[in-house]
Amino acid sequence: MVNDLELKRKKPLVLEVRDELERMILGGEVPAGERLNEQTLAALMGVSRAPVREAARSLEKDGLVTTVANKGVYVRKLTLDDALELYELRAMVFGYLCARVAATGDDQALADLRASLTRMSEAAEREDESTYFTENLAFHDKIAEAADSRRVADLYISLCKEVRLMRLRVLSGPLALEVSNQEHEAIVRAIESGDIKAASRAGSQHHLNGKQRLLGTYSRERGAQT
Amino acid sequence: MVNDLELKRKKPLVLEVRDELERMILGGEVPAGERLNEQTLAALMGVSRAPVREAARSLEKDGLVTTVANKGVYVRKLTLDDALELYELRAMVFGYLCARVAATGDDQALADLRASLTRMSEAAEREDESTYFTENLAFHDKIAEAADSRRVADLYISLCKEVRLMRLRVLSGPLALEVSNQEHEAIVRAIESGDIKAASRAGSQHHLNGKQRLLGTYSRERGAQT
DNA sequence: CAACGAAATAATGTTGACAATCGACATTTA
DNA sequence: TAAATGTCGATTGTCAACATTATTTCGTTG
Repeated sequence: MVNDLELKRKKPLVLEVRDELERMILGGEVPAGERLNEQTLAALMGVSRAPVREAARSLEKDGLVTTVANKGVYVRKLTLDDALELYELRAMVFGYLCARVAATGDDQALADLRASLTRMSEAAEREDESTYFTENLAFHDKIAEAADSRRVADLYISLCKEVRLMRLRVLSGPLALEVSNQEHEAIVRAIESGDIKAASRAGSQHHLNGKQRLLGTYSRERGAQT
Repeated sequence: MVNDLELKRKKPLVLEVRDELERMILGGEVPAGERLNEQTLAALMGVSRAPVREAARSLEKDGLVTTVANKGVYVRKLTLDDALELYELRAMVFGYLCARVAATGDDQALADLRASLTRMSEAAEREDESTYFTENLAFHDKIAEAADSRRVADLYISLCKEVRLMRLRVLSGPLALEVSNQEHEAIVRAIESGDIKAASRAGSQHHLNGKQRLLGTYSRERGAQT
């Protein structure tokens, strides 16, 4: 009973289309820089062009596509510099969110974070990168929600999606998972202790480290190629 | 001569509508929380509902309105807490932008900033709040552009518009203008000297001070009322 | 008289058709 | 031959009509 999305839909149509497009983009089915043809997509999903247009505008809000007047919408293509900036911006915003959770977080949210931490730890143990990847996203979302700041949380989630446009796996290998989760551990500890500054630092540092890992990946690739 | 926008328009229609709506909202013609009726606005501007809808989505992207499914779009209403968060977020982002300008800014941009600074100083001298207000917006925009980071600049400009939703004049009285411009001076000096950390601090502090001024305004009002 | 419910109303959501615009290719001309 | 111009095809932009959803109103009923 998950989706009879043709027959009887409960969600607004534009959301269905939006989610489908987002899945196609983040899943890599449509390459970066590709143009999204409105009526082709409309025909493909069996709806009119209007919902497709609206969905595209929604995706533009999240930075996944860019619109050019009278030409169409294109899947956003990120340069390395773009990605590095996104990492820094994300670091700032995430630091802010962690600080807020440390200042105001309730026990239920903290318990959820702990549980998520455990699941990631287990996944890292099993070297189950797929599960770790999913749980990692959920962990960061939880913090965003727990910060009780809709506006900033939405921004952060949006930034995370943008980064995923690059489709690179900086988290690979058992060691990377372990290191990443140690940073998560540090974040939760700082939050639990109510140390606002430490939480901000830990959250910020987590993404700054990710930036370094990204740089490392690239220089390694360049080194291997040349 | 207000609108020949029927006969010859050079800009895309949706942009005309967007700018008009933005003007109405930021100008306070439509109160916060008010619902924007699509066909009323469409009739008012002599266009169809489609451009109005798109314009509304564009405004949503900038956080000026919120859309509720099957109910319509509403002018965003900011609580004091929302505004305070926006000030902090803006402080972070602006600090980042200032740091980037300090690191990479070209001479032309710096000269423009200096010129803007002079104009604000003169406006402050004349106690011309209106001119100062306009030039102040331009000054911040210049820094955003000079940072050479489209994504973050857009975010910052968007945040500034959001703050203007509150329609409060924290900058009033000759002293306030003077103090504000001293902070601008500090920012430009830090940028000119190429001191990245100082530029970040000065830019960030500028908006954090604004936050304090906002708090002062509110507590004063509360004090006067009670 | 209050409360519930159904019809009427008004708004947004969706659709298909038409118009405006852009890029590419063909045609003309110097 | 090459530059400029005109035409064509494809795609987005815009429009008016229809469908669906939410709200309001009013009548019925306990």
